[in-house]
Amino acid sequence: MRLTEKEVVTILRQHGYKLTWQRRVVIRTVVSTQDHHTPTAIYEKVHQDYPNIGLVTIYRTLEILARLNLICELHAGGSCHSYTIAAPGHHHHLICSNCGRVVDFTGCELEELQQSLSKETGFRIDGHLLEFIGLCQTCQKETITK
Amino acid sequence: MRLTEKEVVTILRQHGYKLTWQRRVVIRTVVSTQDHHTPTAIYEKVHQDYPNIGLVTIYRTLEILARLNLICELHAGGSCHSYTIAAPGHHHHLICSNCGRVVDFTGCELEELQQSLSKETGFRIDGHLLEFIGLCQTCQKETITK
DNA sequence: TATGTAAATGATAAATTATTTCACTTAGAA
DNA sequence: TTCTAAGTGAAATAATTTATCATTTACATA
Repeated sequence: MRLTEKEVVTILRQHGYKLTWQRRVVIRTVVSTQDHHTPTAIYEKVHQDYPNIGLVTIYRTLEILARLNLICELHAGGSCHSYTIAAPGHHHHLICSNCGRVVDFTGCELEELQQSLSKETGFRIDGHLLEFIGLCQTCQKETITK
Repeated sequence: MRLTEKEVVTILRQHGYKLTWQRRVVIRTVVSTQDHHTPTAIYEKVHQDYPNIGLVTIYRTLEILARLNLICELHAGGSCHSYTIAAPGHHHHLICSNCGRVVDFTGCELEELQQSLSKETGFRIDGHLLEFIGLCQTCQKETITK
């Protein structure tokens, strides 16, 4: 399961960050869909209801949330400053290239590969980035009917 | 093995693109190291020897090379418009987060995972992005001695 | 509940990064 | 050598991201 607004807020405060309405609104937006969001997209969405919010605040909030691993940065498909709400634990993403919907999955089992890579190259491997890209069921149907 | 300057040039021409000295210089720069390069980094490097070259040309050339899969875009570590010379066939990258050195590897064996994911989610999966990030041997030593 | 203070915000400016336009140049085929 | 479509650089513009700073606010403490 993905983190809820409440959980994100709690963790944010546990780390000593203040809870402003601006931060709450950004969190709510990211949590509200399974899609990924760029800073500008969030700004435009939020700005409709809260015209006083500044774009800079969106950037700053996303930066904090990303640092605390409460949101995840995506790369395959769309902008590279594109975030989705996180799920606890080690996981990866399956992304729809058409609608931007993101599905989490676990169990990548790359430890063996990582070990042999490390042995062969001498690298100290600290992490990996794994994303699948494709078309979700809905978008497959839409593509067919077009 | 990675593509050579000659191979890249040949494929470029096979696709009907003209070979300008600007393109050759960009290709040469990307091929010359195992690192990844941003458009600006290439521009600054190239501009020393060829002050007449325009930054736009770098962007355009990189775009073409990427479309022809002659160079690969990287995401983990550094800018997201960051490219390294390609190796033929399906492969992935192991990136040093300190010096930017890139090592290719094959054999990710994600087909099984991809199939089960596709079955569970109904996605039609078209591809994946896999990168390992870590420290190469040289940078490990440097970090220790500091 | 009122108050003090560090943290956070928005406005502004500025720096970076990326794209568009267009007149001029050039690679390469004939 | 000539011709022409493709490519280039300069400049303007757009988009994205970061820095600065006076003002505002969350929230701990009294």
